[in-house]
Amino acid sequence: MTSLRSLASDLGLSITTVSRALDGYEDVAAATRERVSRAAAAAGYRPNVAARRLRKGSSETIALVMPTEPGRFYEPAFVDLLAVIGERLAERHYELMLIAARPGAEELAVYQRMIQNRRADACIIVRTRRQDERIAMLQDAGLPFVCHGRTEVCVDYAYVDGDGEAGFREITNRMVALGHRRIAHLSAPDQFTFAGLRSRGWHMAMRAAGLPDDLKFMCAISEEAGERAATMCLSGSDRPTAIICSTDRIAIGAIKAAQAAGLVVGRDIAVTGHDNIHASRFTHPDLTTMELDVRPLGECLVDKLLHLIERGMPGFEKGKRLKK
Amino acid sequence: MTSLRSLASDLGLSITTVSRALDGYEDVAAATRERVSRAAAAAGYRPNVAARRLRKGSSETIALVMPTEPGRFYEPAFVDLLAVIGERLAERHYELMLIAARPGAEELAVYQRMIQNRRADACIIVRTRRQDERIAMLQDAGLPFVCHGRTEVCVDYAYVDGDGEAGFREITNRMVALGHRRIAHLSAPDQFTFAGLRSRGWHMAMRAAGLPDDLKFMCAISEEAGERAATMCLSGSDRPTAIICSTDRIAIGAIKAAQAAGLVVGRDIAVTGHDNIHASRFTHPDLTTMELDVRPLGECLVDKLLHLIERGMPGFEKGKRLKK
DNA sequence: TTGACTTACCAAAACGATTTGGATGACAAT
DNA sequence: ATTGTCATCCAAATCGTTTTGGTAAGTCAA
Repeated sequence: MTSLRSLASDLGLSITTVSRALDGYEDVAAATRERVSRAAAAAGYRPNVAARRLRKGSSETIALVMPTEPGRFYEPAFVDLLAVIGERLAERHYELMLIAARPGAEELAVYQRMIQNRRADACIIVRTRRQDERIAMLQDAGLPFVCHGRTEVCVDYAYVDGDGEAGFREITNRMVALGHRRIAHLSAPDQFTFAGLRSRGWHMAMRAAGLPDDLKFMCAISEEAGERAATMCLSGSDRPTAIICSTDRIAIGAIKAAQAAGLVVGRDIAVTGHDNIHASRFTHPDLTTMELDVRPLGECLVDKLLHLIERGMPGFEKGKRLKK
Repeated sequence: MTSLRSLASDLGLSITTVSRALDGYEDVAAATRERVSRAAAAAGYRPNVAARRLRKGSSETIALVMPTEPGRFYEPAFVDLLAVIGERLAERHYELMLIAARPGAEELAVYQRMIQNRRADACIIVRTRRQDERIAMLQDAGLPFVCHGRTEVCVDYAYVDGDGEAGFREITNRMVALGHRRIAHLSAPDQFTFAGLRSRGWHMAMRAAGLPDDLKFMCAISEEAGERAATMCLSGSDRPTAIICSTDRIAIGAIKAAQAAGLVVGRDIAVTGHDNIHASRFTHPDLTTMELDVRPLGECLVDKLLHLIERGMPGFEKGKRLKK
C-alpha cells in the first residue's frame, strides 16, 4: 500500500535516501535514518516484493518439489517437516513455494522450469533417491540445493539425514518414560547407513537411561525376518515389554510374532516401527502423542541452504553497509 | 533468460507487438503472431514472473497458512491434499505458497501481512475452526478465500467439506474388497454435520455392494461410548468382521471392546477410525495401501477459489482479446 | 585561497513486462 | 483530392524498488 515514493514525499526526502536509510547504508545521517524508520514503521511500510525481486534478480523464495505418488502415503512426519521448514524460512524472510509433481518426466520438467526462470533462489530435495538425476541437473544449472537424505552418487553436495538417530532416541525415551525397562531393538543390517544411525539412537537413549542395551537383534528388512527375530527375542528369559524396530516391515513381523506368542500388542507389549506414529498410538491407546523430532532436521536443512545461498552471493560487501 | 526485448530485436519487431502477439490480442497480423510464437517457443521464452507481477499487480500465487500445533499430528491425508491442491494450481499457472504459523496471534499476524502487501491473490483456509476470526478478517480485507470445513458463523463464504461422504464410502469399499461382508458402523450423533456425511458414505457403499446396512450404532464421541457401542455390536448374533468408526476416539474404544471380547484386532476383526490409515494398516498388516480420495476435495477447493478470483477481477473484457 | 576529503543527500537508470495512446499506410467512399 | 475506416504496428509510460554515479556544502590542512 504505502510506497517508497509516498514515504519520501511525506518526509521531504528523496526515494534514494529513504531506501538507503531503511537498508542501513552509512551515508545517511543518524537523525535522518531515525526519522525515516519511525515514519516507515508508523505507515506500516513493507517493500513491494515484486518490485524488489525484479530489481534484485533474486526471489527470496525456496522451492520444495514434493513427489506425489498416487496411492502411496507419506511418512507422517513429512507435514511436520514442512511446518518446521516453513517457520524457519519465515524467520529468515524467505518464502516457501510448494510444487507438486509426479516423479519422472513431469518432475524433471518442473525443475527445468524452475531453473530456467529462476523462480526460486534455491530448492530442497526430499525423498532423495539412490540414483538421483535431480542432483546433477541442479549442479549443472548452478541452483543451490540441499537434500533430505543421501544418494549413492559420490559427487559433492549438501545433504541432511536425520531419519535415524534423533528419532530413535526420542522414541526410545518415550518408551522409557512410559515405564518400559526391557526394551529390545530389531535392527536392519548395519551396512545400511540408516540402520546404523537408528541403532545408535536406541543405544544412546538406553545408556542415558541407565538401562541395558543388550537386547539388540539383527535381521533383514522383511516381515518374515522380523517375525523370526522377534520370536527369538521373546523366547528368552526376562522378556522385553517393548520392541523398537528399525523399519515398518520388521515391525509388522514382530507384531505377528507377539500375537503368536499369545501376547496382546498394546497391553502386554509395545511395538514400534520407523516413524510409525499411528501404529504406536494404536498399540498403546493411551499414548496419544509421540513427538518425532523433525525440528532440528528441518532447521538444519534451511540453515545449510541459506548458508549456501549467501556464500554464493558475489560481492557481499559491495555497498558500504552499516548494519547487517 | 530470454527477455521480451531480445525476442523483439531478433524478430525485428517492437516489444509491444511481441507481447501482444503472445497474449493473443487481435491487433496483430496472423502471420506475425505465428512467427512470434514460433520464435518464443524456440527460445523457450517464459515471461519474468517478478516483472509481470509488478506490472499487473497480481501475484498469481495462492497462500495456504497451515496451523502448526507442536506435538499435535496432522491427519495423514493432509499431505495428499496439499499435493492435489499444488497440482491443480500448477495446471492453472498458479503458485502455491506455504506458510507455517502457530494458531493465535502469530497466525493472525501472518494473515495481516499477507493482506497488507497482497503477497497472494487469495488463500485457502484449512483446519477451519467453529468460531473462526480469520474469516471476518479476510472478508473485511476483500481477499478471496475458501475454507476447508465449515464454521458456526453464518456469514456467507465459500467452503468445501469433503471429510465425510467420499472418504467413508471409499473406506467401506476397501473393506468390502477385502472380503468383509458384515461391516458395522459406529456413528457420532447425527446432529453433527460431519457425522451425517460419514454415515451416508457408509450407507451408500453398503447398498451399492448389496450388503445390509442395518449394523449402525449411534454413540457419543468418546472412547467409553465407543467401547459400549462396540460391545453391544459384537454381542449380537452374526457378529461383524469389520467396524468402521466415525472418529478415532470411538475407534479406540471399539478396539478395547474387541480385545475384551477375546478378539485379535487385525485378524478376527478390522477396526478403522476416521482417516486413520495407519491404524487400519496395522490392524490388517496385509493391507498396505488405503487411498482416501482427497482429489475431488482438493480440486474443488482450487476451482472454487480461482472462480472467485476471476469473478472478482474487474474489467475482464478490457483489452480486445482474440483467444482466452 | 585553494585543493583534498568527508558528509549528507539526490536524479536518473536500471529490472522486464503490460498497457496507453497514438502513428502509418492501404483502401474505399465521398 | 479529401475524408474516413481499417489493419498493423510501435514509442513511451508505468509498476516500486535498488543502485549508480553523481552534486553541494562543510571541514581541514597547506
